[in-house]
Parts: sequence; C-alpha cells; structure tokens
Amino acid sequence: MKNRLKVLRAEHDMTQAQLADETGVSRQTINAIEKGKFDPSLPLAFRFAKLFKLKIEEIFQDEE
Amino acid sequence: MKNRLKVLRAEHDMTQAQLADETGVSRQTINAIEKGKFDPSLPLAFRFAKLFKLKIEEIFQDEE
DNA sequence: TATATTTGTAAAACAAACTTTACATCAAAT
DNA sequence: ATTTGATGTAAAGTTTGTTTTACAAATATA
Repeated sequence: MKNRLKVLRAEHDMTQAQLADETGVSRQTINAIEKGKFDPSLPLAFRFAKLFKLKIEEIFQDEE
Repeated sequence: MKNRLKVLRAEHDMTQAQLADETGVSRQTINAIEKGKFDPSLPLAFRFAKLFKLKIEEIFQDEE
C-alpha cells in the first residue's frame, strides 16, 4: 500500500506534526505511515481524504 | 463507520463465508464488520472495493 | 556556525483488527 | 420435525496500528 501523504503535505505546506494534529494522531504515526511501516486504519484514511478533499484511492494505492 | 456490505452481498447473492473467502479473511471477520463491531483495515477495505468494483466511499461512510 | 525546526527511529505499552475453535440460533427446506 | 445452510456470538490468542517518551540526524534559518 503506497501513499502520497508526503507530497500532499508538501503541496499544503504542512509538517508531519501539523498533519498529525489535524487528523488526531501522533507525529510518529504520520511518519510511520509515510515511511511505509504500516497502513493507517480505515477511519484515519477517511480523515486524510476529508482534509485533502480527495478520494481515498487518490491518496492510497494498492501496490498489487 | 457504516457500511453497505450486507446489501452488496445480497445484490451479488453471496454468503458471508463466500465474501470472507474472496477477500482472504475469516467469516467471523465479515460478520463482525457487518455488525459494526469493528472497521476493516485499509487493505481489506480496498479488497472489498475491488471485488464490488466500487469506491471505498461507496461502501463505507463516516457516520459524521 | 550555531540554533531551531523538522524528520527518522526505537522500545514499551496499549488498542484495534483478525484468527481459530466452538457452539447456538434462524430460516429454508424440502 | 429434523436436517442443512447461513448467521450470530464468545473466548483466547496473534498481529497490526497507535501512543508516549526519548534521542539522533537532517534541514532550515538566524
């Protein structure tokens, strides 16, 4: 499962800490997701989508 | 987090066991998700979406 | 260059997702 | 009515997601 969080953050000029804050998780969680250590929960994926006004599939992609 | 799995299953005439099988989880997991006991992981949500050819948001909805 | 901010990482602990086994209930059924 | 298939549920266990604390490394900025 790949994701575009780092790029989306850059486009919105946000730090990992700010994204964590806006989505209600810790900065380490954002970092771990960006680094591919694990996938977010579905509710957290929805919060990313809502924040960036994108579909979940526009942020996360199955890497077959 | 609400979901339309039960309806989608009905539309596709599938049992919980069949859906479990096609998405690689146990029947109890399908049952628990349908009954709202917990949300699926993001990868599992993707598998549902792929199977039913729907966006994740067409299957799962934030209940505000 | 020194200092501040951001990012990477790690360990311990807890929470949520998921499995296995097992049994009970419900609805066709015919 | 009893069997058969589907669903509901529960307990114990494993794995994955997440937090907290803490520190090191990288990047920006003064």
